[in-house]
Amino acid sequence: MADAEPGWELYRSFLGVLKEGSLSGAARALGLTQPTVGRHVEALEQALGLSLFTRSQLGLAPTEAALALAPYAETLAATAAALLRVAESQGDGVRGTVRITASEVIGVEVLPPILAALREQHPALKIELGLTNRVEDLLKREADIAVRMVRPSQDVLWARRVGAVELGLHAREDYLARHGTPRSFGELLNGHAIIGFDRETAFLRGARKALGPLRRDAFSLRADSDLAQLAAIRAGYGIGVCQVGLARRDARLVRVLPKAFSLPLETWVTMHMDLRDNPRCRVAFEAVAEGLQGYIEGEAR
Amino acid sequence: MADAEPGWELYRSFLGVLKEGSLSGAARALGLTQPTVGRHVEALEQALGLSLFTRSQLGLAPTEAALALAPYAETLAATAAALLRVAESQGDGVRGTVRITASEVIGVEVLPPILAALREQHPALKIELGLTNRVEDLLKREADIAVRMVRPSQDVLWARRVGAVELGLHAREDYLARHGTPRSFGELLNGHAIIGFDRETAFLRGARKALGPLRRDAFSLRADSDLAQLAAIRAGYGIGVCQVGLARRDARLVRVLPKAFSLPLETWVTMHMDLRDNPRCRVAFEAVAEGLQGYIEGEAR
DNA sequence: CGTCCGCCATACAGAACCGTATAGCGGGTG
DNA sequence: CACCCGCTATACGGTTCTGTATGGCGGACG
Repeated sequence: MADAEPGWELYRSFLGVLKEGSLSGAARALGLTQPTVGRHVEALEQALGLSLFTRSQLGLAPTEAALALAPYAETLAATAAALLRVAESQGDGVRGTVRITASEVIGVEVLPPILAALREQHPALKIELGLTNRVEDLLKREADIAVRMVRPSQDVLWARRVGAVELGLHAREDYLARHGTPRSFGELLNGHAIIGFDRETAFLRGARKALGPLRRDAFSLRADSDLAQLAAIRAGYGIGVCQVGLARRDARLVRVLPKAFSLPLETWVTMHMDLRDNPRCRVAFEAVAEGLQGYIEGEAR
Repeated sequence: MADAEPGWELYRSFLGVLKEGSLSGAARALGLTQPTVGRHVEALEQALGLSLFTRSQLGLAPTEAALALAPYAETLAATAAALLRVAESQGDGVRGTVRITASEVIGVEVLPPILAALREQHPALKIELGLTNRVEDLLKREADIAVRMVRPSQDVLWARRVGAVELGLHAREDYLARHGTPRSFGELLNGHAIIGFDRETAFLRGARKALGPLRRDAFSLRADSDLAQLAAIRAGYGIGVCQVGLARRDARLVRVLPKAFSLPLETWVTMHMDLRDNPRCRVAFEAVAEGLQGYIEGEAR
């Protein structure tokens, strides 16, 4: 009933409970104590005139209202974090923290040397890597720079195309020596150990026609982690899809059916317009864009 | 130096000082006291390791760093306000507050009857009107619904074109009776009292060629407020630009040089995608869109 | 079926915070 | 030039909030 605007602190505790699922967990994550977080949630419920959680001994379950408010609380947290990054980068020169988001494979296999060189050049620069296939939202400031496989359509975003990463079927040569090299999709599907995804993602639904006969039930090893798939290919488990440029680095890996299966992924490096004049972001953007371009051109050699 | 994350409350005080220009002013605006706000700012400076304001007896001037952080603090405030609106709208039916932004003329001359009808139909709905020619940022949640004269290019925004508002030159008939009706731009510029803008805005720069010879030095009355220009036309001051639909409502107003000067403005009603399923926003969106469409079609009759 | 672990709720002491009151300074005004 | 107004900075008392400690409950495990 009392609708005095709730303190912004309460939102932080609210988000913590939402993410951790319990007062105790949120308290640990936030560096507070369980009674304090409980009081915060209670105060927020009071101020909003809403019930946010259904209490129980094994945690708090969010109500529908709490779920409706969740995205806003997340935006608050992301914005506060972005503010801190900007604050940290104040002062002369390239300094502070830049947060980069990319897919797991790019982040693990491609970015490290690029970032290492970047750091050599700018020792005061700190880097945060968010590796997820979910596209973190640059508009929500969840990251400063994103490596994406889709062309960004937001005009407040600044993007540079760095080329197309090619995906292809690969296997280790000793696997092929044991089981033969398939010369057609028919041979591939007949008796070969195929490595593929488990659950369908939005990306996969979009690429379904490009995948051809590579459907879920044809897979001998199913993993949602692209890294796990790559590791399985490298371990000689069987035949799977990975970036051509990565396979080239491992002399034991051989490409299979290169003409029948090739999936080029347009790749973009993206940044919020507002950060264009921020030294740390500009420098990191250039480094990542040029590094990826080098990787892709090397891949295509 | 101590980089424990600052409390989110501090950002609110920081933004208050930034907007009010003094500790005392911010304290009044926030419902706190001057020493408290002072302590908040001090604590924030401590936590960020930055100097945010240069103190003086006649207020606090923001440093460069403070200005860099300002947009983020504003996003925080806008998001918190949006969260409150969503919280208020929880529960069954169309309830809560919807924030609409539009130009001053639209907001004063066109929207009121539309909103009145909307309120009759949904008594539990409250409406916030933000009237500014500056485009409030829907991405930053500064408003739920926006009436704009530019096609939105963000694909997270949901937009509906409601037609084109036509701008034309108008004057009161008794003014024309006294001074004659110009039959060409030449006659218009020669001795007539022309009402126009004072400082150039982004919109005017874009429309410069459409405005033809209507430049700043030709104006007898300069006002940046479109409402003031409209009032001047209605008062019989002279000849100025206003919406054709508005002029039709006043029998004493006559259009001048209709063939030589006509500026159609594409008009869009826009909303964030996320709010599409929110009853209060959906209802208000429909009402505003249909109301404006009715206005524009009536104007063109 | 008893034990253990993690969770929420409550009571109480201490710390942190806020508001009130006051002093000091600078600019505008008659 | 004296007065007034608004601002910041500082000291002090009271309130609020936080943390610690404890009790009670439910599920997991042997």
